[in-house]
Amino acid sequence: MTRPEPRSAAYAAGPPTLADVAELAHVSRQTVSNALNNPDLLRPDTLERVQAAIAALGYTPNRAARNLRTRASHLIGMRFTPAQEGTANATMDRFVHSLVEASREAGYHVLLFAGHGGDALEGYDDLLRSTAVDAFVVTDTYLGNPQATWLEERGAPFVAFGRPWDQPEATHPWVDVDGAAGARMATEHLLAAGHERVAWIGWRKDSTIGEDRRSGWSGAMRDAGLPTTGLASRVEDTVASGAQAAAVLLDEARPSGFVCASDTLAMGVLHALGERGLAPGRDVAVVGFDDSQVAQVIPGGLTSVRQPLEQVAVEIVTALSGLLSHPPAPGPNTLLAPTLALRGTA
Amino acid sequence: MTRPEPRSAAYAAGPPTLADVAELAHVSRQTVSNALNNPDLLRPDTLERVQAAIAALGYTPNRAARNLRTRASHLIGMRFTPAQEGTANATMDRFVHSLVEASREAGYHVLLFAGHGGDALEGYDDLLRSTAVDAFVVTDTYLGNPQATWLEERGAPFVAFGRPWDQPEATHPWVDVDGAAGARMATEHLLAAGHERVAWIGWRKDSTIGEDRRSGWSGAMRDAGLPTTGLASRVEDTVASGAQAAAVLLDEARPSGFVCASDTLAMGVLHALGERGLAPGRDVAVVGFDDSQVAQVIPGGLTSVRQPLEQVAVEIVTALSGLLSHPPAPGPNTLLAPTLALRGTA
DNA sequence: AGGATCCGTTTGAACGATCCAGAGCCCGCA
DNA sequence: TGCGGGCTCTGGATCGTTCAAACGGATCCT
Repeated sequence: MTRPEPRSAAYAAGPPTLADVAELAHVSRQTVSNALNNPDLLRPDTLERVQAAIAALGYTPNRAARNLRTRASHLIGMRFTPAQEGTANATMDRFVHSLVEASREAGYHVLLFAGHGGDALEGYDDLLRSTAVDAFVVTDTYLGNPQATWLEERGAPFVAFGRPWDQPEATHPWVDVDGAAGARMATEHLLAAGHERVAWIGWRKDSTIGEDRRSGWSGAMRDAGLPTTGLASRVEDTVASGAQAAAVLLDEARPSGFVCASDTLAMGVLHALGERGLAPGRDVAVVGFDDSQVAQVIPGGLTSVRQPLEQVAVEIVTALSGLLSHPPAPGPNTLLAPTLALRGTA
Repeated sequence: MTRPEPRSAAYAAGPPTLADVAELAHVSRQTVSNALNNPDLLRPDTLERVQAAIAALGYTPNRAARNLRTRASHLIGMRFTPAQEGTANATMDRFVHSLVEASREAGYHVLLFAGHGGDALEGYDDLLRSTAVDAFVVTDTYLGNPQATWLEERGAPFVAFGRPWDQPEATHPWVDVDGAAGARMATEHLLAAGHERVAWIGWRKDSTIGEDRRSGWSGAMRDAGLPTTGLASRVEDTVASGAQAAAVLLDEARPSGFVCASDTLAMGVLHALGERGLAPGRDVAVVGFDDSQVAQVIPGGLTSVRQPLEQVAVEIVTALSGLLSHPPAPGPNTLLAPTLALRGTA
């Protein structure tokens, strides 16, 4: 008698265990385990008997026990950073949902954690060492943040949403959206509509993402043989900054269209236009970036570059599954093309 | 020799375990466990020695093992439903962040799962039976959805964000925001500014939340001795519906102010005003509900009722901690008061 | 002196799953 | 008949932690 009698199902105190199923199906525990994880190892009639027992008891494997034994949690960790108040940055909401959905299909769940103020690495470290998650999705890779480097040094599996701009030595997998292509698409859309003086309002020079998007605008202008001098402005990502930059550009460069690095900045442009009695879309064209709710619901709508976040999530989960398989199979990094959501302002 | 030698730290294959710490500190495993979970059981000098060993090895308890033994995961499950495209509903983002933060302080993490289309209960069931989460936060309690009833029947611990309007028999804990008080605050703000004909645009009658908010408006009007007849409209929660309702009201009831059940509807009102050349805030006042990003960034800004989501999250986690403690200590249900974010439209 | 009580610590078992080695069986082939 | 080999299935060990009970020693009480 090395093991106590499995509880009879009728008097089961807690949820049924694998041993209960085994007893009911007259097989060993291992056979039940195989029925779940390697069904083709069983003879068809045994499999059927086990499955019937599983159904009869309403058995579901205990996650903790499985995690302990397999040293895996089937959880993907992600730091959740909410949109800043007063901006139109709205990628999180859609992306998180897509990630949850894509993870589910791959047998994973998403665990969120907080930045905890100062030390951004603390959350990662805790989860990693307590083996609470199998891998991470790192979303805030802008501005040479240390997460990627740190995780890579530790050998932690992760996939980044965003290219490692500032770390040419980085070799971790990533998925990104081609911001330059998005800005180019927006610019070319305006050029095709007859605009010749298309201005750019983007972020400060230390934002590599901002510079990438800007290059899409300048490239499109150059390819069309149009000048860019005096038509660009680099400011902080706030509505007020966008409005101010637009005001200056309108005075000094007289653009007939604006392409912006964010919907927040585009809202600033709309503000500046409103103050001068200019009608967006008719007098001056405006294109934003991110296709936020703001772009979708303002009267007339704001034309905006839309990131394919659903696809991004799918690619990220695919890459993660590769990383976590045995042996690890790192896939290629993918760069996805955004689309243009056409609305009233362009 | 009942147990194999703990791995020497120098040759440790994986992360250090409790046994490694015990060996280094010359105590038993249980003592290390106590040092972590019940430090006051140890003699100060022993505690110090164990803590030194923990620090020296960089030990963190293995979550899976702890979860298995304690039958708890320290995870809180929540179904993540993204904002609908084309609306200004933006509560999720802020709420999730607050929940993650509040959970962290209580020693919990947040696990997200998806609705998985048709069967909303499936996600709950899986997580519950596999003991993947300790409890749930149920956010979408509108319209008599079955989750609450279902979870209650199963004895699953959960706290709802939202009162069980349609289930008077429900006894589960909940936290909610007083929508009626919010609408009343908005209405009284307009009345104080001299408006006498304040209209309401809300949701269809089957939305109990909508009816609650509406009662705040009608109550404030009644208390001020003002008529409400012909001043209210109930429509779907879309910008177009809001615009159409506003147009009808402007023609037939000539209100000088609008209080809306959502920012989405308020954007519809702004749209209708724009088409008639009326200036929001100067000619006609408008107040929205939820203080979305849209309210924050549109030119001039939209005055809106703001839900104290940070507080809601804290209260929810407090309630959950109570539910999960031994013995369970259900706290009182809490109803929080919203605030009014004053901006250009009122 | 002897017993009860307390404190700090140790010991063995348990949580519920999977890994691993091997046993039993049936088949074919020599 | 004997033997190797594939196919199923079994039993014991194991993952790393906490629970429950027991332990030795000091103190207190009668």
